[in-house]
Amino acid sequence: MDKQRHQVIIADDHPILLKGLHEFLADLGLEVIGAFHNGKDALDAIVDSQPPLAILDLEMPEMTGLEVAADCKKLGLKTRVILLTLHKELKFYQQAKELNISGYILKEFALNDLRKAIDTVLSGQEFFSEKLFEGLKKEDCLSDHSLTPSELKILRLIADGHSTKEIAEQLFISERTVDKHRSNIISKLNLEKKHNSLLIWAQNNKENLY
Amino acid sequence: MDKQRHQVIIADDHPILLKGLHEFLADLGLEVIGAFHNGKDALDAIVDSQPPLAILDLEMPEMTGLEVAADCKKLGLKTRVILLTLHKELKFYQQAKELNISGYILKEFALNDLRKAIDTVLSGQEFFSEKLFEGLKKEDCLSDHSLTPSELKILRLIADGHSTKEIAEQLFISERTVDKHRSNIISKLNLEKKHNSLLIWAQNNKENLY
DNA sequence: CTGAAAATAGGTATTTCTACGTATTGTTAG
DNA sequence: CTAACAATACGTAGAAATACCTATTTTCAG
Repeated sequence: MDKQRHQVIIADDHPILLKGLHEFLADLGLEVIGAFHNGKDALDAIVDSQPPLAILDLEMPEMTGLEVAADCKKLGLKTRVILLTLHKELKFYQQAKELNISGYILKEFALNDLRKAIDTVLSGQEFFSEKLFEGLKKEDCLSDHSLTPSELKILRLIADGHSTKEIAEQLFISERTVDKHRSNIISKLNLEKKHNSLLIWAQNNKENLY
Repeated sequence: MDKQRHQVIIADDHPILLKGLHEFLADLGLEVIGAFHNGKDALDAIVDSQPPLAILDLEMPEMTGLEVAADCKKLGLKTRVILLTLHKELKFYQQAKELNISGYILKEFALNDLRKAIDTVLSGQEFFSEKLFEGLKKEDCLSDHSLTPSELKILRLIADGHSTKEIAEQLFISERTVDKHRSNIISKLNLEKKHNSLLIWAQNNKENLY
């Protein structure tokens, strides 16, 4: 770790976690110039002080970590953002890649991983934990079934509780087409030949659909 | 806070949180004699040292906080257990009440709340945060609709993905009866008059059904 | 360019879910 | 006790989901 006193702003809505993070960063020799329990306050502080690094919880009241990062990018700040999260969900990861997120760490990771991430990001590189990707591959049941884009689109609408008719209207295609897609999806997912099995599956796996 | 050096064992699978908790307890003057990232190790340590207090995460690998508490009770240990959790779900709270859990705190609570909880529990009383109860009342959508026991039973089976026929067979009643119950449930819950609306509702609210 | 895969659309039939009735039997609180 | 409620059961009907077909048009890689 660089011995300079790098400044950092942190935010997490869980006080215990915020304290743990604060202490940990202090141990590493970083100077925590702000610790907040919501995204809005953190953003204000980041805009004021423009520190080289901000470590933010993904899920926070007022503003999420992603939203804060988006605003930082919009404002052209040089502050690098590492996101902390409980979830290794693909959708967040994809959103993160589109913004100026420099790192993405799961809260359950060892402190060592966090230290590595901070080193990497402060040196100007990106850090996306390998475990994060492993997890994605394993948890993304969709990748195994090679659903087509249309099938995936329809699956998401089913997960949102839409009926075949609604889906057809929304996508400007025939109900029969939707039927066919449903049928294909059921085959690919190897679902029971039972009523509503697709709906039930979609409802239970909606988190993995993005 | 009592100035005695009370001993305490802690466990949480999130390292940052574990560190935060450790530091916080140290600040309070407690002696943390063990910090673990899974329930099993924590239980072993509790059995060995029998401290007056253990603060455990509800969700951990190997053993959950509840399971550790259950074993402590089974072994007749005098160690009091405070559970930390992210979730204010009714079922966990109810389980907690049945065991020798002395406290139940949401992780998002202020450190002050945690301090109060520790004081209370170490003085021999129970601490279940008021906010926890508030949350329960509001989140428990079922209590508002006064579903009958049969209706609730059927609703749970629907949430488990069972069809009317399966439910009828399982409960030894006619399909028509199940139909009628479904109909009544839909009325009470004020659901849309749309196909599968009950199924979708049940799938999305299965956590609140116990 | 050509062939494979995907998306589109339709037909027919079955099963399931739901609505909206009625009606009988227990149970239980006032 | 009795009136209200819950649980039970049945009928009819329509909407929706699914299965199992065929068939055309697009798209895209080799």
